[in-house]
Amino acid sequence: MAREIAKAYEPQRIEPRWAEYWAKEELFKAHPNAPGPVFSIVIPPPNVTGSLHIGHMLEHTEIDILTRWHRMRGYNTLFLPGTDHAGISTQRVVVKQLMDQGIDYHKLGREEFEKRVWAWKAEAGGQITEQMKSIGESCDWSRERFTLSPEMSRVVRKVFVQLYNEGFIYRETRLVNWCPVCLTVLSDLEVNHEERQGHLWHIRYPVAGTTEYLVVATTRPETMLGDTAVAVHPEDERYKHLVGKNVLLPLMNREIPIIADAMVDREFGTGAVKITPAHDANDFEVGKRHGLAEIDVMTDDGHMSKAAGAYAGQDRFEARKKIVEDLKAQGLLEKVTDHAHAIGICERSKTIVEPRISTQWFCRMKELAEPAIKAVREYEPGKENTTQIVPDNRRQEFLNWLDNIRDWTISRQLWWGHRIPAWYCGDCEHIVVAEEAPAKCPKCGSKKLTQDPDVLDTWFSSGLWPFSTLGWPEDTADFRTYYPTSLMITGYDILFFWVARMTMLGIHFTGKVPFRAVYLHSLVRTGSGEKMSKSKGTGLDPVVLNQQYGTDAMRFCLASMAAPGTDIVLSDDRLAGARNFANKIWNAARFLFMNLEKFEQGGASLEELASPEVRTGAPYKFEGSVPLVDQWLYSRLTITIKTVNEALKNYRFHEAAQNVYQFFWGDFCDWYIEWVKPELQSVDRERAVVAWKNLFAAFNDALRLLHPFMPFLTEELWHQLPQTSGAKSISLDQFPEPRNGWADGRIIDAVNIFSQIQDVITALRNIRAEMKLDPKKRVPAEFWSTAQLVRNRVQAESDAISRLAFLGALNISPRPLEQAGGAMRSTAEFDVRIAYSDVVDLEAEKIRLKKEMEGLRKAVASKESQLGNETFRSRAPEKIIRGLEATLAEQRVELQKIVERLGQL
RNA sequence: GGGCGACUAGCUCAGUUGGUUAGAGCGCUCCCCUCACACGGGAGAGGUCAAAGGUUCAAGUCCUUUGUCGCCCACCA
Repeated sequence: MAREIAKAYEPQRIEPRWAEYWAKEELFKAHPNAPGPVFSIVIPPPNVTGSLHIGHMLEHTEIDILTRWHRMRGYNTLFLPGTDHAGISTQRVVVKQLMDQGIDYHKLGREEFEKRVWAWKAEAGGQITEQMKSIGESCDWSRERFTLSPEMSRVVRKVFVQLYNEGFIYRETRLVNWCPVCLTVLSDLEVNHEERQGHLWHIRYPVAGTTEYLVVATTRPETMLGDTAVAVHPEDERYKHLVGKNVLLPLMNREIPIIADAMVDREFGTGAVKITPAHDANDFEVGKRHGLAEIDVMTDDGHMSKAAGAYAGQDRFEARKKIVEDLKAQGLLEKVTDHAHAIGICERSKTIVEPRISTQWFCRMKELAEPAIKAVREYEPGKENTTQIVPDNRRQEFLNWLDNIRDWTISRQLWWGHRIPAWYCGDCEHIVVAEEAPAKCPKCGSKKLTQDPDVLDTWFSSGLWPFSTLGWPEDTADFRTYYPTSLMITGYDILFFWVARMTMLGIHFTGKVPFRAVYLHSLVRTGSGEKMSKSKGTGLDPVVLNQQYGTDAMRFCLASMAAPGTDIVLSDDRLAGARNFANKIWNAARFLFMNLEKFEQGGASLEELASPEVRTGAPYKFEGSVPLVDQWLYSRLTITIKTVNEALKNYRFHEAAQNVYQFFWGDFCDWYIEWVKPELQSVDRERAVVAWKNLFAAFNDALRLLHPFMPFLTEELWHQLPQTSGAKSISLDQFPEPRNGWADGRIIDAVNIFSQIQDVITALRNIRAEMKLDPKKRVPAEFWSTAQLVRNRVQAESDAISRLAFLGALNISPRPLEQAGGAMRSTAEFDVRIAYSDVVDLEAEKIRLKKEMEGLRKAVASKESQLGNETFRSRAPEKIIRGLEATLAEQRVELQKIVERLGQL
């Protein structure tokens, strides 16, 4: 069995094959009736027109790690993929594209436009899913969903109609957030508030029939054209005499009343407020209270309307300038002051949002929020129908938002989306809300019905995602088995947009929480701390990085930094580190294969290695006992497996990844492989077989342990090793289990004893390095310890010690030989010395020892004083006191040794 | 205006319920291309845990204040 293996890991050569294999073989197809506990997760559907960005990469890596981990542990696993039609974003993209071709989408007409978007979807919509396949996400592609498919549409209509009939959904005219670029209403969440440096213009309004002025202050002078009153506080002495009189609205020459309203803040500005009910939320309320007219002075695209008189047709900001100039010319501008204030910005177009009066569809939320609040607030592990939110501070945010929830504006003036299932009768003005288009008006029988032109907010359909994708409202096997889903992993930036809505709608329609847990992952930031963004050019393209470093390296890198609650800063250094790790694994495998060949040439059968025992048993014994190094490695493996399981359970990806890294590189490669090398070559056949079996079994475990993090590399190597599981893929093989036969005490002993041997070797290497000995020069060394047990251990491992510390001979004794000089190292339990006095730099040695002595003196002194403290002795736990005493005793011995040594020098 | 988070080695970050001399990766210094790997091996240096108080036998860890930075929410013209 000759193996051709490249010296360095080349992910580009490995990945495409397995990506294709996984997607084609339907290895990850879910079977609702399969045995085992259930793990189900639906993907946060990325925008259908989008491409994979770094945030997806992190999110999908986390999802895929947990999915593969559960699958390998025997769970009935579903990872459902899909995409979102993303109303505004997609429409904007296509509109812009048409514009570039010189086409005005309005002229195209709705039907044709929709066709164009579907065509664009057909062309570009596959990109992100193709990318997901190419990076090997272990989804069930047979269950892929799209939020605007006919099936999803039926669900949306059913939900809308029910909410309408239940009185949650209603239609109303009120002041809404309007984007003059997107030409649609926006929900509160789609408006971001930004602090901007603006001005406060103080304008004189002449009081009718007097020579007096009433000065009002405003940040948006252009809205004055729509003023229908000026308000002052009812108890404001300055203005009491004016209430009931009129002012003459400058520029418009219209008389408007001076009214009194308690909403006015006497301290702010001049204490007199212009009231523009059609353009300000507060004013709208005041207008309602006082029965004022609402004059809309703007058009839907941000220009001044006919109602703006002479300013009609001007852009809103042009008009502002012009109005200020005109006021100034007329001597009506008293002053202008600087004023910082928050303004609403459209999340998509980044333009300034206009408050505007409009008739829209809304959804009453208060009542829907209550069960969601309960489900999250009352979460306890294992408690039915509650949802855990991780990290915990997000849970507080979530609850605060729901506690103060306001009605949701669900209609959008777009063409791309779920059309609102409401029809208006042309004869009697009756509104019909129904799942299917009605033939005639149920009230007057008229056939002149027209459907509402608007569509629903994108988040309305994605809010149904966890159950609409599983076949609801039908009682499907998928729905029964996989709902509620086990987990939702998404970004905290859509906690309110999406997670909150899913929770509310899920509970309302299915009676159950849509997911048992929500893990809100970090954002990936640039080196300077900004959120990575393609539009700003600060984003890293994961596709490019995957090419450059390998998908496994990218995944591992992200995982090793993905801690709950902290954002991630990705760097080339870090990615290179992960790539190096992949290379390390690859080369460890090369080493194994090389030896495997020798092993086979020696006449051994693969069956010997591929026995089931390899997969599940304790390490193989040699001459009736397990070698120390094997005991140690399997102990470390067991500890690592336990730690990884615990870490992944708590979304501590970084901890899991770092432990795996440390085990594989630090323990398995640096120590174990180096240690067993000679045994693998041993002429003693039994010895070689045992060494090989243990090496193989440990490596096999390590591969499976690594697989959720680095699927490609591990799949490739797994297929090259003799296998016994019969699985078609490592991803369907078992995740390694802690070896239960090993009591904790035994594991601790193995680790402690071995680490003492490691200390001996490190001490000897340290001496060599400091003495600048030729690395190829074998030198004699001396080891002494008063403890028989320690001497025996070192004696037992003296071959390995000599080899790894490059010794010529190792003399083990209870006390030092009189005549030997050279450099030495001491611990409380043993001393080692390399007798090579001619190259010892005595001064350097003295400095090192003095430094060490200082450190120890401090440590000893602080422990002595602490142990001498009666309060400490009476209050501290026994365990702590014992530990302290033991360490103190050791340090005293070490200190003593150093003092003596210094005396000799 | 409310609320939240961060501040630990030159850099990027771990450090779960307070407990013995605070860790990792990268970078840095020295040695080594030893037949798996120079994307490597070995040995090191490097931190008064942002500042000041407090609680405690014991504080990187808990409390208060301050500073710097970041985020979320919010209809004061």
